[in-house]
Amino acid sequence: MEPLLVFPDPPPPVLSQGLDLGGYPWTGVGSEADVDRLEPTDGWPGAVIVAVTDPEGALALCRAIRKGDIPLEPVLLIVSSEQLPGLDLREDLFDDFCVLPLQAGELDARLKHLFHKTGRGTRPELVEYGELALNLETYQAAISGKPLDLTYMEYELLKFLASHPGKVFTRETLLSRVWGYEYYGGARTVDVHVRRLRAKLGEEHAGLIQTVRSVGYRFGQSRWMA
Amino acid sequence: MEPLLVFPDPPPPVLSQGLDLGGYPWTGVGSEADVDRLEPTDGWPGAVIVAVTDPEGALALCRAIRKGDIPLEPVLLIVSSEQLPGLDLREDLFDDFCVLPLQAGELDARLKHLFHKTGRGTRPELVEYGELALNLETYQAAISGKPLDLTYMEYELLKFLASHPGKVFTRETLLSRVWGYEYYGGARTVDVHVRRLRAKLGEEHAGLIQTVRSVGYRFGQSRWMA
DNA sequence: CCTGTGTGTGAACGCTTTGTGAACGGGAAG
DNA sequence: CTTCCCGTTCACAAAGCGTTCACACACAGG
Repeated sequence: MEPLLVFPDPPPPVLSQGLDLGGYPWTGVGSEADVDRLEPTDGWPGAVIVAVTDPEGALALCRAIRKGDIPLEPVLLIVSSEQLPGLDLREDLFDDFCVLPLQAGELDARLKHLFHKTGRGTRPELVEYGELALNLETYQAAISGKPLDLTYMEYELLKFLASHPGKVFTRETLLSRVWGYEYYGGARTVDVHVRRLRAKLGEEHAGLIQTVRSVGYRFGQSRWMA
Repeated sequence: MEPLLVFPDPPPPVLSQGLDLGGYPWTGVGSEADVDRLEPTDGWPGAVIVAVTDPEGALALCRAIRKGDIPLEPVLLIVSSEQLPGLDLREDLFDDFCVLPLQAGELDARLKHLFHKTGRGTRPELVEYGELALNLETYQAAISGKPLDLTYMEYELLKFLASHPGKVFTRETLLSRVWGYEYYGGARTVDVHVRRLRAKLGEEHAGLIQTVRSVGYRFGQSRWMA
């Protein structure tokens, strides 16, 4: 088995001990540069990222992993109890998390569970909404069974919107969460991408992306009418 | 939000306390028969199953849920530390798990994470008054279950009024708190927006916004009347 | 009943926001 | 280096909607 990516380098003793006890090989990385430099030939099978000592660096690494072309599926985040409330808006950045102090066997159990879910036996990760389906592994999109030829940014924007059906996002929010946190550019960029998305979705499904005047855009109908 | 399915009935105090603290409604079930009998009209939004006191029953319930036609997506299992090794071969039966003793906030964080992954997102922020409901995330409004097509300013005005039921606001106060503190314009603007709101609310609910002569407007019933 | 103040109503104006077409420029592939 | 692709930006057109005005009506006091 290829070694797991572990951040930071060196990781806290509890983590290295837990990984060693479970028989997981691992490689510590201290920076984003290391991720590429130390990457195994078959790619990283997963990552365990500790956000306690260096939260900023940890989240930055998560973002880099998720935005990069590395299909690094299972990301396990290690946080302290005080950091739990701050996870709300960063759900996209990890697949599972552990709270310190670690329980005996919990790390092993969570890694097993993660590998089981992302293993070959299970279905590929999909984002679906009605007729629309996005395959997160192959970067393919399809609607009504017909494949859509989307560019990278179009795909990322649609993925984000379709992951939060019904919710309205301002252009600024979309720029920061789809384009990147440090992005600074014209808000009209979003408009143009939305236009192209609507065009590629076809007249029939163009209404999936609705504009909320003076606010931003919304994908699909909200399902709160209960 | 529909109540979560919780097993067993009654659940351990730590669980009920944690759910109540997080604001999650829940229904305790003691048997598989209860699952059907107590199911909400819209189905169960998720399940929290404690496997400590009755492991057999808990796993049987998981199997029943997963085999049944109920698309009960997020299943959170609560186990004791000793039960961790036994989870290996039952990965399909749950989506996530917690190890006792529960950390403060961990239950809430895991439920949020699960709901996020399964697309339902966290409980939407609502402003409600009687038949009226405003969804702050989707910028949608509905009354008696029927959606209202409000413009931005209409929505903002209604949101402000409905957030302070029974209280009377002068036009100047509304202008400064809804339109903005530096706003300078005619006070009659408020009248026109109130008129349009009343029209869109329909004849039946137009009385929700009452005019207090020589003062301003009030939403809902005065607090004096019992 | 008469009068004045305050509010409801309809329509028109004009600004702001968004849709649209096209061009620019950087980066990757050949 | 050349070429193509695609993300970004700009300028213009179109639509939406907030604001204002003029007038009609309701209510209270004398």
